[in-house]
Amino acid sequence: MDELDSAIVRELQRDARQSNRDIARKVGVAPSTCLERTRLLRERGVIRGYHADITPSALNRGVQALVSVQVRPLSRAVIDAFKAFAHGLPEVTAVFVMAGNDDFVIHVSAQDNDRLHAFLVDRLSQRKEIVGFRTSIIFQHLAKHDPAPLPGA
Amino acid sequence: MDELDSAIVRELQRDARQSNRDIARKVGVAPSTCLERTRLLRERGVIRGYHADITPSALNRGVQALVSVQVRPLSRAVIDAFKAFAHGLPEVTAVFVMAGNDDFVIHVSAQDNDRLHAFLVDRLSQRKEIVGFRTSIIFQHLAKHDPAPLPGA
DNA sequence: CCGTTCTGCCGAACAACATTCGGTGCGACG
DNA sequence: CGTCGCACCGAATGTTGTTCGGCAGAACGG
Repeated sequence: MDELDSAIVRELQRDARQSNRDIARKVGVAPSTCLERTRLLRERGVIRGYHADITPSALNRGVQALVSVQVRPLSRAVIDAFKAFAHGLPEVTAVFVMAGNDDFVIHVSAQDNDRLHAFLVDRLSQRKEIVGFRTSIIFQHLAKHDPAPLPGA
Repeated sequence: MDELDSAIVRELQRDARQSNRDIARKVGVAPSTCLERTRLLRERGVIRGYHADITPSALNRGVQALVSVQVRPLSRAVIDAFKAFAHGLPEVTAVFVMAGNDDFVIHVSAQDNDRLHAFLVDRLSQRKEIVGFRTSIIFQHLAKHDPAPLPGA
């Protein structure tokens, strides 16, 4: 993970669909070198994939929420089972396993408030390991797909 | 946004770096048609960009947290200012503007616990509009970059 | 200090690709 | 029934991905 790798990663974070030749030119190496580096980054697991960022409303997901969930008992079996369950639900776009008061935070998106409510009541609250959950609506979601490097790194 | 558009979007969510020809073959149209559709999806803002998904530890971001923040007064000026401030910090990878008890939830990632703590104390808590915040460490973060379509959609 | 080995990079070659554009079929509309 | 407009197609062309042989410099050992 030298400076060249970082530069390639940065470019691919910024725009994953630009040509390998463009990236090579920007980072200052031959296209063949850049391609080999990228292949190795993928192989090493540094690059996990390339994904299009889609407007949620275009996917009929105009309403989003964060749901804090507490489960009991706090055993590995229960945690893994709930994690897998949540991750498998189509309305769920992310699962955070947490330390602190809440055991999970689930990022959920639905077509409208009615369907969000139905999801919470019909799917989530069915699970017997849940001893409590709190839902907070998301007004706005600003994601940083191209984060600036950390100061002291 | 017909069935063909959805299929193209699905493919680009799954793998944004596959060739236009491959996508065209999978969705069953000519490459030129597929390219034109993709161009329009971008132009309409449905596709917001293409980004590489990078392992956080490779970016020196091994520790992640969700920080719930309350600010006062709850005016547009204060909310917009804090939102811009948070979004500009390099440790911040996402900002959620919320309804409910918390006004913001901030997704933060740092190199280690020390730097996370330093960030919270030196950067975040400096802001005078903050009247309270609560930090929860993230043990695990499962994101779904290729969500299954919603049932009733 | 020299020879060997190894590693990473380069540039050329070729197959695959993106992109453009004129043509065509089909449904809508008058 | 004729005409218009729209979406798609396929061929053409310049560009790109990908492979591979070779080369230079570092690392190592004698």
